[in-house]
Amino acid sequence: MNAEHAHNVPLARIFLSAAGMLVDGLHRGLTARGWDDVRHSWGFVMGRLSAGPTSVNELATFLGVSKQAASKTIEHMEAHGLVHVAPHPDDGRRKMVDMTSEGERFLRDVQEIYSEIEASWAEQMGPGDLELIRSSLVTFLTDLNGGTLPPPAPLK
Amino acid sequence: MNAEHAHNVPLARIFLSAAGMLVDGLHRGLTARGWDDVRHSWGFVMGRLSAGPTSVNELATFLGVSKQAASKTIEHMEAHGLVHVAPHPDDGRRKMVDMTSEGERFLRDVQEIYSEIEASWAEQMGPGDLELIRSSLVTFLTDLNGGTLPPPAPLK
DNA sequence: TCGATTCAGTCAATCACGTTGACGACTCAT
DNA sequence: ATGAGTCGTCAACGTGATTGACTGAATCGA
Repeated sequence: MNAEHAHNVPLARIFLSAAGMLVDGLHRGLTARGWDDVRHSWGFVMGRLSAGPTSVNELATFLGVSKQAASKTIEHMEAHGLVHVAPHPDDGRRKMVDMTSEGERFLRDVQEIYSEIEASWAEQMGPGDLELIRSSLVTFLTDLNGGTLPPPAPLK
Repeated sequence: MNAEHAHNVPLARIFLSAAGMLVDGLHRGLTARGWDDVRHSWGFVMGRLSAGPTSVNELATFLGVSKQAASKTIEHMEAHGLVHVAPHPDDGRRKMVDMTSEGERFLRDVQEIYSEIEASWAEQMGPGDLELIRSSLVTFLTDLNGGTLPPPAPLK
């Protein structure tokens, strides 16, 4: 007698549930591979860094948080050996963040785990459906946000 | 030169982006209607209460948090006049939480705002697509979780 | 019926993680 | 050169979660 019918569950709840399952699965996989004490934003940071080095500020807007918060995250990740911070060669104000080789290993693990989870989802949902969801949401959200995918939920 | 292509954006990021947009929209709508100082979990709590009164514990598992955390949320909402707490008639341990009339008004506003947002999303994505996303995700997640929709992202 | 156990909820301490505001270092246009 | 704007940090703080210890109520077995 579960009174929750598909048509009236708010999308926000659905998306948060789905994200929760995925992030949980990721962290289970990471601990299984020996990655301990991993914060949930690290995966997103590494994803961004895979496109090349960035400044603290860019990372902050990418994550949708203040630059102070981003700075702390970087500091934490650096202490764990995943990223490397160096002064920008031409602009003395900036610090450029990029991956260490340990970070690359971490990113590879994250991507593998996500691939496994998403593959099993695709299998159970019908493979076309999941890709439809992904592509239509990405294009819609990117469009809605003016060219870039909006940052992951601030959830104030 | 945005290197983010639809097919390789991890689902977790997409869902969190989407949820963020929705929750942001909700809170903008709420402040526009005079609801101030609203926490993001309140909407979910009211959604649950619309199915009838619940105990603190049930609410905790529904939200995916500890009962202490749920207790504080209830306390906060009660202070804002949205819910009413009464001892369970037959079981002296329990406290039953239900909506006040102010809470019903709040819930109505939440639902209206979500409806507006979702309607505009549906319009832009193609109305069938959004409903497909909703229903396939709900059934899939519910199934995956063993009969109930998993709680909204713990995001530890 | 009584004792042990389990269950609901709270109290207290703590932690994770974000915020704002003030600030110094640097860049850049004028 | 100077004044404005940008990048990142420091410090103080708030919110919302956690864990662990606890109280009181219910339940269950002998």
